[in-house]
Amino acid sequence: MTEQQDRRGQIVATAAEMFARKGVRSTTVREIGDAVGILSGSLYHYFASKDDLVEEIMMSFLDAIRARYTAVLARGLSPAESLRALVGASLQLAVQRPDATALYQNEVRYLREEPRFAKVREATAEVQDAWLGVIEQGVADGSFRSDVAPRVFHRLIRDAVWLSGRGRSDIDELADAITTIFLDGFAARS
Amino acid sequence: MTEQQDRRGQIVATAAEMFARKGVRSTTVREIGDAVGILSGSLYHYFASKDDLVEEIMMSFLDAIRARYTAVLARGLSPAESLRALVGASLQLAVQRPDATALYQNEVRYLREEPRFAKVREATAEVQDAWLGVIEQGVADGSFRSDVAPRVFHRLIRDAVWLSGRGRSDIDELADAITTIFLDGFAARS
DNA sequence: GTCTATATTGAGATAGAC
DNA sequence: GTCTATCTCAATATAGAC
Repeated sequence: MTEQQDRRGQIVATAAEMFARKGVRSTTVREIGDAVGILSGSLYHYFASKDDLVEEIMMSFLDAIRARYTAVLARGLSPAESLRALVGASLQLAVQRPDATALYQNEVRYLREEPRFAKVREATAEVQDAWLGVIEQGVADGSFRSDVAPRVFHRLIRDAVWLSGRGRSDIDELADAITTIFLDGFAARS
Repeated sequence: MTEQQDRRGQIVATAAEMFARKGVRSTTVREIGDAVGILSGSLYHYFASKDDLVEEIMMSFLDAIRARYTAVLARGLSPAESLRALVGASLQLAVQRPDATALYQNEVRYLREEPRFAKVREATAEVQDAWLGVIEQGVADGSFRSDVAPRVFHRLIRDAVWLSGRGRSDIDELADAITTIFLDGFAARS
């Protein structure tokens, strides 16, 4: 399944790994070609530009996030349960697709720079709204604190999820750690 | 003090702002020269290379962090109090020097890539040890949970501090939010 | 200390043969 | 579908006049 893939898929996978590790700008099309075993010019048989390659990787990742989040929200859980489910869904994805996850985390600036990535920005806004909706719901029904702004809490837990998910395999443990800390705190109970 | 600065200082400040906003690689020496009002070649009268400029910004920031953390640790507070003090000290710095803070956060990859930034890596390791020491102490004396690994907790709170500090002015409120959430959790008390 | 002018390198991308 | 060969542009950096 991961072996024997067609060349196009091989290019996408290789590029994703390199982009994640060294950054988009620091990864040249020549290096991608070398890693795949063809010359850089041949890449343009599959992709019209380096940016197209980046966008394809990002959008397939964002589509996967949106699908998972939609499924979570459709379950109609309580805010705390939804939050935990969003954390779990995100971490699963982070483990399944560590390259795209790192890319997503690292390249926000690069993606915001270029006006051509409007689709990516739009999708990230949707993803953010999923989190914010759940948080605001919890504040409204009294299960979450009202003395910490939802936007602030969202940023904290979002960064925690995507940053710590990278490269780990014990997702359940990590999902527990994050929900425990963010909901109950790190201080020992008295 | 910030007006009337000498040209060298002006270059450093301008470059820091641009590096923070657009990233190091995406900021050209020509753009820096333009922003300062001289030609790019003239920058080399002050700095031997673009990387030297980056390193100077980073190291002065890291030196400031180390000084603050050392002062915090010297006070001999309890782990929870020390943690709160580290959060506060970091956020103060993040507000005072938002550009260097963003640079520090965003360019870890760039800095790790280039072998010439060994000094930067060394300093960041020291900074990390300050956090880890406090956390481990708290776990050891029972004031912090032992079911979440110190390394994991460190990453979560470190990212929260540096990422959320950017560009804000209400540091005390934010320091409260972060210590509240990380120590007591976001869930409402029953 | 800043400019003019340019060297040098490296990048993304293309044309056309095979 | 891949290669050879090359274009074009942009970036860092340098040399030397003023």
